[in-house]
Amino acid sequence: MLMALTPPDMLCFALHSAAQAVHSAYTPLLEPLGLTYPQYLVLASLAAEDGQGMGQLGASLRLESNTLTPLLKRMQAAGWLTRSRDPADDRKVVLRLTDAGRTLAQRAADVPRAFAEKTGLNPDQIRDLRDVLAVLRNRLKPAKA
Amino acid sequence: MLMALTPPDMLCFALHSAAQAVHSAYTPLLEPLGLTYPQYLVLASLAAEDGQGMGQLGASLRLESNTLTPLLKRMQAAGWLTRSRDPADDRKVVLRLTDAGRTLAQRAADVPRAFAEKTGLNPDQIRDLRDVLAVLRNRLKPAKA
DNA sequence: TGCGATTAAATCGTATGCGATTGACTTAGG
DNA sequence: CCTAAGTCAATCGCATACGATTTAATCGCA
Repeated sequence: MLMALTPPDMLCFALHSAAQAVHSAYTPLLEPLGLTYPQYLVLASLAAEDGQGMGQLGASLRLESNTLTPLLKRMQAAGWLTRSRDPADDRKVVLRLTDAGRTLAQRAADVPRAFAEKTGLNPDQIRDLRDVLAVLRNRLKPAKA
Repeated sequence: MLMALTPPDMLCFALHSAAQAVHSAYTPLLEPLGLTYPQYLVLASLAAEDGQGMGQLGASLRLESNTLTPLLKRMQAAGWLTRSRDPADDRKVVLRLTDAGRTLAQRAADVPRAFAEKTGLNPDQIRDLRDVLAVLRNRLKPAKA
């Protein structure tokens, strides 16, 4: 009879464990800045486009309000961003980097390059892998409206 | 000046979000069995090799005792496995599936195939992606002794 | 043999993630 | 204009993850 797959043979586990390895490779780069990995993603997203709404940010980072709300509150408490209600629609929360947040984003700007170096992959390989993973992700879990 | 990368352009985010998408694709397959995804990995590992020590299991799943201990206690409480000390070395915990655990593992045996179908990838693509990710993981975070 | 170094697991604290629910606000339709 | 339906963020509960520390047991080596 056929042996069932064990985790090391499974694609799901390869993805799961690779994601954790990436996380642990980022940690020493971000910890000196006082950032966690998801916080870094938020910072990078807002640095590129400030004044995003929580819904928009959540859609691009694929996070729900139950994850984002406490995460953003911690970043607000750290003084990196402000959370305010949209005057035109009081349900929506608008996020803006503070000066400290923008400064931090600049200090973190080199992190992806440092990470790319750790992977040992060349830019083409990185781009290809990224695109394959994005296709897989979108197939498994389409982005929201 | 060069625009800093935003999350959708980053390999790390592609990996992070793809892993979460995989997790969410597994959930509806495992939830009817009462299993979480990491619990499923433990079950699959023990089904292939029963009587593993916690250290060995942690090395193959890349999890530390601080994660495994409560996870295994929950599985023990569910009646799927037993945790006992190694008579030859009282520091080590030995894990064994119960009959209920083995039955559950059989019921879960088809889950990877159902997942593979969801990905829309063919077996070769799955194998290639898995191997690339394993290389990346091992480069970023070498397995323990 | 005996004690310091090492190892294994457990514990503690913090930060995600997500399902389900709640509450406040806005919109749509009559 | 006014209510029913929809939307958005917040809250609650639970389950990972992991750094740091603690405790218990074993090993190494003089």
